[in-house]
Amino acid sequence: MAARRVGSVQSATRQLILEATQALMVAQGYAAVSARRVAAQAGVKPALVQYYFSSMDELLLETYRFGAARVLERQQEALAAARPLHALWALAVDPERTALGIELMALANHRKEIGAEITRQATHNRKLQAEALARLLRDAPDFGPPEGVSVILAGIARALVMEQGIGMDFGHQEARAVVERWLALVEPEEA
Amino acid sequence: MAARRVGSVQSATRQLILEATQALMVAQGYAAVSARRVAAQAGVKPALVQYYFSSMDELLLETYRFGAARVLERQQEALAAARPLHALWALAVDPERTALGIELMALANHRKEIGAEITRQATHNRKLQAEALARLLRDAPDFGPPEGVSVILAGIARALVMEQGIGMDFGHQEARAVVERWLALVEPEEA
DNA sequence: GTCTATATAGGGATAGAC
DNA sequence: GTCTATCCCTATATAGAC
Repeated sequence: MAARRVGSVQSATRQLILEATQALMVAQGYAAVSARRVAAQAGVKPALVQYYFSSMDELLLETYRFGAARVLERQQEALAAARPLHALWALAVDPERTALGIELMALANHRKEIGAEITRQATHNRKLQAEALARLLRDAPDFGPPEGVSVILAGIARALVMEQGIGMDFGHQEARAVVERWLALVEPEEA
Repeated sequence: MAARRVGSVQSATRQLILEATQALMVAQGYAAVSARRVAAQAGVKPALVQYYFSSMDELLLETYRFGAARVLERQQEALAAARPLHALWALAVDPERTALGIELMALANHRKEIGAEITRQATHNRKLQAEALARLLRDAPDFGPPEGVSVILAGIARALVMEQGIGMDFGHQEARAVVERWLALVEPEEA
C-alpha cells in the first residue's frame, strides 16, 4: 500500500516485471507469483521486484491495471467497428485474456483491494458497452434492456472460453450457434 | 499420486480434513491450502494431513470429488422438482458453491489431473441436464438445441454469481429478468 | 492410527553496500 | 537505480517413536 522506497513508474525494468508477472499468472496461476519467480521470468534479480513494488499485493494490483488498460482499448475498438456487436462478441470469446481473467476473479475474491479495483474497472467497461448496445438495439427492443444483454453475452462468452480452457466443450457449438443467430438478427450483414 | 502409506477412506478424521480444505478454499483460495493451515482449520496436527493424503494435489483432487458428489445429487433433485427448469436455475445462481467453483476453475487451468477430473464430471452433469431439457423444451423448440441452452443458462448464472461475489452488479437485475421471463414462458406456473 | 522431529526448500522483507 | 546478504517464517515430505 504505502510506497516506502520505490523505482520510477516509467522504468523499463518495471515494465519488464509487470509483463513477467502477467505471463506467470497465465501459465501457473497467481499462487506462483513470488518475487523470486517473477524475477527469474523477467531476467532480473529478485530484490528488484521488491524495489519497484513494496508488496506482492501491490505488484498484483499494478499488473491488473497494466492489463486492464489494454482491455478497455480493445473494447473501444470493437465498439467503433463496422458491426460492433459482432466485434464485441469476437473480443469476448477471445481465449487470450481468459486464463488471466479467471486468476483475477479468484484473486478478487480474497484480496479486497484488487476486487474493488476490478469491480470499478469492469463496471465502467460494462456501462460503456451498455450505452453502445442501447443505440444498437433500438430496432430490436424485445430482447430486453441493454444492461441485461451485456451481462448475458459476457456470461455466455466467459463460460465458453473458460470451459474450453479445460478441454470441456459439450454443447458449445450449439450455444455459439444460438448467439450467432441472434447477432445476425439484430446486426445483419448489410448494416 | 501413488499412495505410499495412507489412512482408511472412511476415517472420520479424513472427512474432517476434506471439509476443512473446502472451507479454506472458499475463504482464502486454493493458494491457502497448505498442510499446516488445513490441519489448523480441522483441529488436527499437520502430519495427519500427509498421512491421509500423500500429496497436496491428491488432497485437492479428493476435495473436489467430495464436493462434486453433492453437486450431482442436488442437480438430480432439481430435475425431479415440479418445475425442473426453475429449480435448475435456482441451483445455478446459488452463491454457495461459486467461490469454490472459481478456485477449482483456476486450479484446473494449472493442474492437469484436476482439470481432467472436473471436465469429466461437469460434462457428465451437463449431459444429464441436456437430456432433461430435451424433454422439457419439446414444446418450445425455437430456443435452440438443449445442449446449447444448458451452456447458456450455466454461463449466465455463473456470471451473475461470480460478479456479485466481488460486489459488481450492474445490469444483473435486467439480466435476471430476461432469464426469468424465458423460464416462465417455457415452464408456466400451472404446468 | 497418531504424533514428534527433522530435512530441505522456498517464501517476503529489510538493511545497507555499490 | 541496482544488487548482496541476511533474517525469519512457512512450505512439503519423510523417518520413525508411541
